[in-house]
Amino acid sequence: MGRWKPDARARLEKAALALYREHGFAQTTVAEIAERAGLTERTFFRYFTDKREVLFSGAATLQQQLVSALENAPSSLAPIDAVGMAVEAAAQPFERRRDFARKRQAVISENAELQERERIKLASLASALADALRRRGVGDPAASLAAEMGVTVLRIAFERWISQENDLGLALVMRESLNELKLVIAGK
Amino acid sequence: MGRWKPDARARLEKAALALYREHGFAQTTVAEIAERAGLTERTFFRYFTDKREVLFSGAATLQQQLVSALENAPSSLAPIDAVGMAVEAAAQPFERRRDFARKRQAVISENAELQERERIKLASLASALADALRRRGVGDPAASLAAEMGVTVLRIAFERWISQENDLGLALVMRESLNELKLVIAGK
DNA sequence: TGGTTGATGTCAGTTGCTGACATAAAGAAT
DNA sequence: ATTCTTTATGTCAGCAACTGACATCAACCA
Repeated sequence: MGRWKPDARARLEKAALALYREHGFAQTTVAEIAERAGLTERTFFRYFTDKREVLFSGAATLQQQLVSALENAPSSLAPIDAVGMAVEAAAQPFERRRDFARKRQAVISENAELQERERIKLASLASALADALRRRGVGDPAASLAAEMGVTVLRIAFERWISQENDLGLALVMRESLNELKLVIAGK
Repeated sequence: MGRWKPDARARLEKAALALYREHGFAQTTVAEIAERAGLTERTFFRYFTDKREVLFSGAATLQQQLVSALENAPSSLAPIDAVGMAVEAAAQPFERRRDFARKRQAVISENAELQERERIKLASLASALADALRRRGVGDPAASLAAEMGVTVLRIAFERWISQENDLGLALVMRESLNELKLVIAGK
């Protein structure tokens, strides 16, 4: 038995998402989140650098998975297809959590500050992917461009997956989106 | 003769950029900006919604130019090439202001909050471009994808243009970047 | 002449966020 | 068993971003 209830971080995340959904992001104060989690405001800021970050703890994991999937892709693949593989592989942990993803995304889509944070996380993803591509010997600006394409596909596929009613898997939507992208760029 | 010195907005922008360059974004207070511009903090917030926005007043103009260039592109063009044309056309007002662009971009690249704001402005650009493409009869997700490609090219070309020493025009760098993108997506 | 308008100022208040220091239980060292 | 150290949390004071309400006053208008 610890001195404190366990999993402070998870409690803060849960309380925050709940309150953001109940009253909106702007109307929720950090003090309220902390109180619901049985902690103080100061402790919140020890776990999260700011009020937005509490919704983005998954980003680091996603980034690691993307990068390691890319590192494991066959070196024979063209950059864009290696990225495609990585993006598909990284979809897997989401497949069972569409409900959570929907709730979270609904909050984000109603607040500009949260969208800013989401975009910068995606930019960081792209930058990590570009680095991984360069380690595969891909030059510039091809590495940046392929990485950006991957992240764009990831984001747009994620949106489609969340908003659809049927049960198409995220990985499948990712693959289809990348194919559509290829068609668009080919000038079709 | 007005009651106040003219061009309060421009004075605030100039003071802000200067101070951000001198002391950094985070270390500059809005009160300092306002003081240098001969105004009060409250007035700053009447012109700009927040401390970041003062660096992004050009975004709206750029968006209008991009959209109208896209609207004027020949309807025979494939979506991606119409977007390419628009992006090249929108480069023109920058060609003579590389020095200003560099100073501004140096400030942005040193601060995460400013990068967030920049990303969301680019997202808004993409969304406006996608709308314009839909008005041209382009379906989804092709419209979103082509728009995102355009903005990616715009951003990466802008970076390259700013960091290079020689005098290649921005429009030219844009065109080259789009061509590289086409190669990458084609799997080369 | 007097009323209205519009850009600015004044002021008080909330909230995000930070630094410095305090506390107390768990576990390690003696 | 006692003391020491570590660590997660709490307390408190303070700055700065941002907002709402109201005041001012030159310029313009009827």
